[in-house]
Amino acid sequence: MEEETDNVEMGGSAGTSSNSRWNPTKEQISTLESLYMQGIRTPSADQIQQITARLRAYGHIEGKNVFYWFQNHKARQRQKQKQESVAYFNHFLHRSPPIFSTPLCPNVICAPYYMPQSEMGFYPHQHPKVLLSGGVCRRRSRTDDVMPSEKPKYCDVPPLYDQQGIPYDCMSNRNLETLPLFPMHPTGILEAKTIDQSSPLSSIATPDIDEQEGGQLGEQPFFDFFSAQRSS
Amino acid sequence: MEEETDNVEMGGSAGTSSNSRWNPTKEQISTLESLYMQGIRTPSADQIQQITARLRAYGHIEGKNVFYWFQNHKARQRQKQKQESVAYFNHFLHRSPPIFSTPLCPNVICAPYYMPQSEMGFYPHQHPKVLLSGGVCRRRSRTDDVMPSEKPKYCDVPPLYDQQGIPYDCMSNRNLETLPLFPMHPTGILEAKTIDQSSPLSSIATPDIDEQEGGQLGEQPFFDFFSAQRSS
DNA sequence: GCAAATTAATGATTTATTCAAG
DNA sequence: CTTGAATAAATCATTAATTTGC
Repeated sequence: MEEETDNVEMGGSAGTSSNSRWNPTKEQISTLESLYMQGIRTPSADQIQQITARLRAYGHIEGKNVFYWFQNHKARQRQKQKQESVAYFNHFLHRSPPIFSTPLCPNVICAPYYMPQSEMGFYPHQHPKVLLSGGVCRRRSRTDDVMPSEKPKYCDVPPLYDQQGIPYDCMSNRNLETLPLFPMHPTGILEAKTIDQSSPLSSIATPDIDEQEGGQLGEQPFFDFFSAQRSS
Repeated sequence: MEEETDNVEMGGSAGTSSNSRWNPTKEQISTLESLYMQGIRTPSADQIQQITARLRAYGHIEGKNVFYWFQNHKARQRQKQKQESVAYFNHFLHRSPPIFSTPLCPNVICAPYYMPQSEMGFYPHQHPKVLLSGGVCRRRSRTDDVMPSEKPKYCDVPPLYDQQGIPYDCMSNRNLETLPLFPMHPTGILEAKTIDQSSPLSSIATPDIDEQEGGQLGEQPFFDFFSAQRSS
């Protein structure tokens, strides 16, 4: 694989033109992996900001890259484990060939090597999953946290759209910006966009940790991210 | 459902405390439905901004609300159709009872009433889907949307995090109590655990984050293996 | 050795599910 | 029981690895 010769610079999309997708540098990746190992799975908006800021030292990077990275890494790690555990079982219970190698009933529609599919505890080392008396397996109800639980919802994840002033590259020919949805005004490309909450920056503070799934402490109420004024 | 007296003011979450979830006003909903009918399904970031701005006239609303609305509406509209078409088939081909009502082979593991599941045209009234010569069914390549398509990629969707300088700290009762992700100084909170694969950065100190998924990260699960530094 | 042709990874989006407020 | 919100799973698409023919 990649030989990594030195480079501490050319790495990600930073060095290059900037177009196209983010290409993480080695440092960025190792930092992210380190955080992942420390337990971070679904970083809150604040965490993402911090991480992003930190990683920016190694090359161009945006919050969404961090977000996606965790999203993908978590999912792929999970599937890797799942498949590994399947292999494990396979090897254990039978011989090497795949389970159900011979269909018992050839004319019936079966899911191929079907494995719990969605959930139903199949991540041996993962959460035990709460097993209800009826045998039903319920997944961690989002609010019930592993810890005593302090905040009902750590809810981070506000999706995209908002991007206030996000510069997203988009160097792409953007001029025409979406046609007028509400052609009331002559057009002008609307300049409203003033949302901008203007935070004094005041430090990156709020490092909060993380949370999530099993997490715990995520305090983050609910705020809507970028939206200007949050309410309450 | 909600009775909504005419309000043009108290409507959504605007009037109320502001806390909790967005509660669209009648005007907002009809506008959204109208847009949906016009073909909008996954509005771009710009479109969301515009729509949001427009709907703001009827009450508090944020970009994410618009985003989620389209997400949910699209999904639910689709499932409604799907189930309708299933009913249609059912009624047509056989009698009324559900398909596969009697398992042909009781001892075999079958996917329950498995329906195309992922894709393969099953939304009769939706887009026709481009049918390639080979009979392969390609789904709307993400770029081609409802409209004639003007942009190769309107690249909207940047997820949350971005929020550049957003100051949400706000009134949250707790002033940042979240600990730093990248503590510069020893926090005292758990010092061991320095997994830190010695990547170049080293500086990051290991905050303790959490863990989650399995609940306890105390013991590193398992992936530990592959994750560290892969390759290279 | 090197560049076109393949294949493996993985960044970015979209769709499906789930949870819970009202 | 409807539906706003959030997360997970499935996909798509682009980049880096590898392989292959010369």
